[in-house]
Amino acid sequence: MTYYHEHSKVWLSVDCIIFGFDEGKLKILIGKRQMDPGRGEWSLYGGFVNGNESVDDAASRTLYELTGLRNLYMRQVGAFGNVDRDPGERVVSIAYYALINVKDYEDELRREHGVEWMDINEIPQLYSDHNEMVRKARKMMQQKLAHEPVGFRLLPSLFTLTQLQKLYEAVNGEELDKRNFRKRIKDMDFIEKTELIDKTGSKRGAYLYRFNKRVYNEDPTFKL
Amino acid sequence: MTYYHEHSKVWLSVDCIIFGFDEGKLKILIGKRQMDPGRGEWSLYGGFVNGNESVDDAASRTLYELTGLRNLYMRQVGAFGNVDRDPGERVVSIAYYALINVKDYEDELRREHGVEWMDINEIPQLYSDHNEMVRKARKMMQQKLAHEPVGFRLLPSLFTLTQLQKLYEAVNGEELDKRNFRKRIKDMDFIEKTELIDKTGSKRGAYLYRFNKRVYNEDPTFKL
DNA sequence: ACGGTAAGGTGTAAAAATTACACTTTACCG
DNA sequence: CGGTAAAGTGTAATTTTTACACCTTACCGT
Repeated sequence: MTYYHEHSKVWLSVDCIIFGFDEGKLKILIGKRQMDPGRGEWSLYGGFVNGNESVDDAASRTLYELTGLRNLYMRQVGAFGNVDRDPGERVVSIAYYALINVKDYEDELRREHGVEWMDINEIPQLYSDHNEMVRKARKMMQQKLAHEPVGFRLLPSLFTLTQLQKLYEAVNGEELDKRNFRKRIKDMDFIEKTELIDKTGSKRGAYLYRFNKRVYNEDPTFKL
Repeated sequence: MTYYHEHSKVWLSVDCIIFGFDEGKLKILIGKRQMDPGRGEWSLYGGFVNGNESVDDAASRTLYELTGLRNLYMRQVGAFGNVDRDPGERVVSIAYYALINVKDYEDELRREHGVEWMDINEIPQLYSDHNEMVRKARKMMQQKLAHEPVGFRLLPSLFTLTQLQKLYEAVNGEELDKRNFRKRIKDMDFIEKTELIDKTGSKRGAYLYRFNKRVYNEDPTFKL
C-alpha cells in the first residue's frame, strides 16, 4: 500500500470537438445523447479512457470510432474537472479538437453515430460543460490557424484560393480583402499553384492549389 | 451498475510550474522528490486530486500548500496522460502554471518544502514528463504575457519601468530597445506612474509604476 | 450567336506601425 | 568634486498594412 491509495480514483473520458468546413461555414459534429445521464441532450462525441492506453490514444481511438479516419490533426483543449460536471459519477474529461475535411467523412458513418454538422455560430445548449469545451476549442483553433498552416486540414488536398479565403473568413468571423489575401498567399512558397482547374465553383474556373509540407518544413514561416 | 463501470478509473494529480522573476531571471520552483517512485530526482511540486474537489481546486490547494498564497494567477497547461508516465501506478496529471512575486514567498516555507528557484534556462532533467510540462507551460506563459497584462503578477505591486522591461526580456529571451519599450508603456493608460521613487536600483532613482486593473478593464487593449 | 452574369484574377498609393539610434540628467560614492 | 551607472527622452527611415476598382473568362439562357 503506497501513498497513492490515500486518494480516490476517477473515471477519465475524452470529448471531441470535430471541426469541418462546408458551404462556407465552420461546423462541428454534435449529436443527441443516446444514454443516461443526459439522454436526448445535444452533446459532443466522447468515450472513456481505458487502462492500457494514453489519453491521446483514447482520443485518437474515439475519433476513429466516429469518423473511420486515422491520423487526423488533433490537439488537446484541456482537462475539465468540476466535481459535478457529470450528473452520474465523478468523471474528468479531456477535450480534444480535430480538423477534418468533411468530404472524407462518409455520411453513412455519420448517421450511424447519430451526429450532424452544426454551424459553430448556432450551437445549441449542450450536455454538461460541453459548450465551454467548444468555446475553448474554437479559440485555440483560431489561434492555431493564425500561426500555423493547418487550415488545409479542413479542405480537400486541392483547393482554390477562394475556398481558402472563405475558410479563414469563417474561422475568424470577418471578411478579408481578396487582393490582400492573395498577395499574402503568393508570398508563401509552400502553397503551390497546380495546373489543375476547378470548374465547380464558377463558370470561368479557378486554379487549384495544394499545400506542400516539405517546402513548409524548409522555411516554416506562416502569417495569415 | 452503469456503463461507467466497464471502464477503469485512474488516479489524478496536479503538477505546478510556478514562475518567479528574480535577479533579472525567469525562474521556477523545483525540488528533489522526497518519496518513491523517483526519490531524489528533481521534480515539480504536485499533489493528488481528491474526490470532493474540482481539478482547479486541487491545483489551488496545492499551490497554497506550497506557497501559503491564495488567489494566485494560475492557468491550466494541460493533461499529461501517457500510460507509463508514473513508474508506480497509472496516474494522469493535469499541469498548471502560476505567476508569483518572489518577494511574497517566504523563504522559510520554501525550505520547508525543499524547493528552490531555478533559472528557466538551466532546468535539469526532471522526474517523469515534467520537462515536457515545463516546456509547454513556458510557451503558454510567453504567449499569455504577450497578449494580456499579467506580467505584473511576477513583480511587486510597485515597479520601475526598467524592472518591467527586464521581465519581458527574460520571458522572451531577447533584449528590447529602451525607448521603444517606454513609448509603448506610455500608451497604456492602465500602467500608472506614481510619485514614488525607487532608490534601490540606481543612484538617481526611478519612478515607480503600478498596474490599474480598473482602467484596464475599461479598455482592455494590450500589445507588448 | 450573343448579351448577361457571376466568380476569377490583378497593382498601386496612402496610412500606420515598427524599428533604429545617442545624448543629457541625476545623485551617490570615493 | 569628478567619476559612475542607471534614468530618462524624440525623430527619421523603413516596413507593414490597408484601402480600393476594373478587366477577364466561360457558361447559360434566349
